[in-house]
Amino acid sequence: MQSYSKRVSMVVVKRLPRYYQQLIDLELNDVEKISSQDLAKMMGLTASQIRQDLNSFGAYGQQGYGYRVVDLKNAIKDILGLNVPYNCIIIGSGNLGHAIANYEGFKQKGIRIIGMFDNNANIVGEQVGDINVRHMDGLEPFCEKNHVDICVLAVPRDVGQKTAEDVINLGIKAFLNFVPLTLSVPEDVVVEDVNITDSLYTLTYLLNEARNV
Amino acid sequence: MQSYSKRVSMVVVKRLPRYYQQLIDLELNDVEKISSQDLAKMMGLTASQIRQDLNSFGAYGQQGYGYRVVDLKNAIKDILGLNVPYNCIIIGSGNLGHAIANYEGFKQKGIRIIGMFDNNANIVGEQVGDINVRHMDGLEPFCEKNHVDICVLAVPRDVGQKTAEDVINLGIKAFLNFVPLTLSVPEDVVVEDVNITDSLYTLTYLLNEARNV
DNA sequence: TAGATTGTTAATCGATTAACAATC
DNA sequence: TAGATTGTTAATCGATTAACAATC
Repeated sequence: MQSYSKRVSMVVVKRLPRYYQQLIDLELNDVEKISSQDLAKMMGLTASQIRQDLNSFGAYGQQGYGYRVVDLKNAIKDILGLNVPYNCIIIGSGNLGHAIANYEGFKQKGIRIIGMFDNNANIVGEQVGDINVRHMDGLEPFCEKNHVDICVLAVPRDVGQKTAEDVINLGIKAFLNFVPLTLSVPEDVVVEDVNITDSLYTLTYLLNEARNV
Repeated sequence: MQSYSKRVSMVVVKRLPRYYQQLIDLELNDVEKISSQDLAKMMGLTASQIRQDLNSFGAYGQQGYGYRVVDLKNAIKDILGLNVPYNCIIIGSGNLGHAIANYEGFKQKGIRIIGMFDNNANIVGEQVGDINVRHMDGLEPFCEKNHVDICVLAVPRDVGQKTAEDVINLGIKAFLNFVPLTLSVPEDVVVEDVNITDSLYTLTYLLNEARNV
């Protein structure tokens, strides 16, 4: 449908999950309609920006009325691809891997953690929710038996690139990457980085800037 | 010194930790000098961009030569405020809190986790490294006895805003926020968000976009 | 000195904001 | 219908890229 439309810029894409979350909250609070004006105020954006963002995907509002919260929420859910389920594996089952496996809300949103892997014999065999942590040796057969959409990568830095390459060779094309490392991957593989160290350094910068004003 | 210079844009600030990390790696590999050209190639940026970014803070290179890796690394370390130590507390000592407490590299970088707090009686008293998890009731006296720079917030969503407000009332002005929630805070408080859910949704978007090309 | 590469200014590109006609 | 607010075009602002003089 919109496969031949012009590519949406990354800065807009990064705002979509925020819109989605905000609309979920509005729905929970029984808000039926919202104007770009009011939504902008809530989110620290401008009304223009919101209308521009949404219109890069289609027209979801009604002139003179605003946006129906439920409809807009569902539209964005669809844009984000959250109407289909995703099978995820977690590689690296330390505290971070555990935290993600236990993340509330993933399950309901169609994010299914179907496997956890680790090299550490002390962790292998551990039960996390209804998942059994497997040894990395079992990754290949697992991926042959199960369709895996997304790999959450939470391994130590020194094995990050190598592990990613192994996973890519098994046909997985999407990474949520917690390793503080810029993975080099083929063009058709998508990577979203969560870099806690970088975020902390950004914070120390901002803290110092604030202190020096 | 540069307190009256024009404010550096957020997009540049967000690149600084990446420069820093890259320069650390180069130093570890005994690389002594680097040109903006080569650094750009490594990081997926342009040489112009790098020179512009760096020059918003000062002139760190030598014409005809490039940048001395060690000097530039130290300059950026200083810009990021990493030459002074920071006292951090972690509020919410679930898996995510544990993961952060155990994060390698924080200690050497001057990020000192000096306290962990939780409301859950099952967790209070637990030992994480050399830190004892305290009950939230102990937060106020702790903050009176210890100077705390940064609060890592890793509590459940429904108590996120309230907890942040309590922490702000104790005088803490910087948050590394893992709660999937836009905290509303006074102007002089800085917040850096790490939103894993948002990152995952961005990934599903990109994955679908890639599949539909 | 000649070659290389920065620091910096000017040109271009893209994102945000403003404005308003369309229309619910 | 009148009022409100979208969808969309045009204007502005900011970030990136290009170009080149300065200089190591």
